[in-house]
Amino acid sequence: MRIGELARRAGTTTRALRYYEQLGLLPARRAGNGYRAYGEDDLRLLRQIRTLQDFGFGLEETRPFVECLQAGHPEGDSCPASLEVYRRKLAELDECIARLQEVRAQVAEQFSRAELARDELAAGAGQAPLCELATDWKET
Amino acid sequence: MRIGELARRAGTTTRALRYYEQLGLLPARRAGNGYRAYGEDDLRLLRQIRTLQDFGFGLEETRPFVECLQAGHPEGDSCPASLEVYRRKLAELDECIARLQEVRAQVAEQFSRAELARDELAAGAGQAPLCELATDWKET
DNA sequence: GCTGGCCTTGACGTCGGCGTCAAGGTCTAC
DNA sequence: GTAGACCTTGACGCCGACGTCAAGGCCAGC
Repeated sequence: MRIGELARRAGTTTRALRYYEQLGLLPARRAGNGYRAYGEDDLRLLRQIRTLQDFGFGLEETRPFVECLQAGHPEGDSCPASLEVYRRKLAELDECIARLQEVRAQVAEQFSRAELARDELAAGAGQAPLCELATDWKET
Repeated sequence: MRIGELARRAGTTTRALRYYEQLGLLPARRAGNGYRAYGEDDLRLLRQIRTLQDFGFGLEETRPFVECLQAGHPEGDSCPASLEVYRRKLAELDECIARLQEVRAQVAEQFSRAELARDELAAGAGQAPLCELATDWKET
C-alpha cells in the first residue's frame, strides 16, 4: 500500500504521514522506486495515533502506544508506559476542567455584575426621576 | 510614564506593550525624544487587558473592553459589545468543558479496560490454572 | 510518446503572544 | 566625558501539526 491509499483509509493526509515518519513515529519501508510502502499493521498504528489525537493527546504522547503495538502487543495500551500516559492525561484533564470551571464562574460573575450595572443605569435615566415626580405629585 | 515603568506596574513586559501598540490595542503618545508616553488611564486599559487574558481571552476579544474604557465609560464591560463577548465566552467555555468531560470519560474507560486486560493476563499466568486445579481437587 | 495521476524531497507559511538579540539613540549622574 | 540605565526599530525564533507550493521522478493507459 502506498502513502495515498493509507492516508485515505485512515482519513488523514499524506503530509501528516510524512510528518509522522519524520518524527520516527510511523516509519515506512521503501519500494524499489523509492515510494513508501505500508502494510495493514501500519494502518493499525495510524488508527491508534488518530484515536488518541482525537482525545487531545499530543503526538509524543501517542508514541508509547505505537511502540507497544510495534512490539507485537495486542493493543496499544497493553504496556505499562501507555497506562502511565493514560494516568497523566486523566490528571491533566481533571486539572484543566477544574480551571475552566473556575474561570467560567468568574466570567459569569463579571457578566451578571455588568448587566446589573447596565440595568441600573437604564433605570436611573428614566424610572427613578419619574418616581420622584410621582412622589412629589402625591405629596403636593 | 515611560514604557518600562508601565510594564512593571502592570506586571508585564515592554515587549508585550509594544506588541499591543502594534495591534492598535494600546496606542501610545510620544514624547519629544520619541519615547512612548503613557498616563494612568493607560494603566487601567492595560489592567483590563491582563485580567481578561488571565481568563483565557484572546487579545482581539479584549478589544471591545479596551475601546469601551477609551470611550470614557466607567468599566470596560459597560458597553454592549463587551457583554456580547462575555456571552460568547461563556458559551465557548461551556462547550469546551463539556467536550473535556466527555473526553475524560472516554479516556477513563479506556484506562480501566486496559488495566483489567492487564490484570486478566497476570491472572491467566498464575491464578486461573490454580482455580481449575482447585475445582479439580474438589471434584476428585 | 504523451497525458495524467501518483510519488519524491525541500522549504516556506500558518496561528498567538510574545522572547530575544542587534545596532543604535537619549538622558542622568559622577 | 563616560558609564550605565533607559529607550527606539527591525527582525528572527518558538511551539505543534501540519498546509501548500515548487520542481521533478515513476508508471499506466491510450
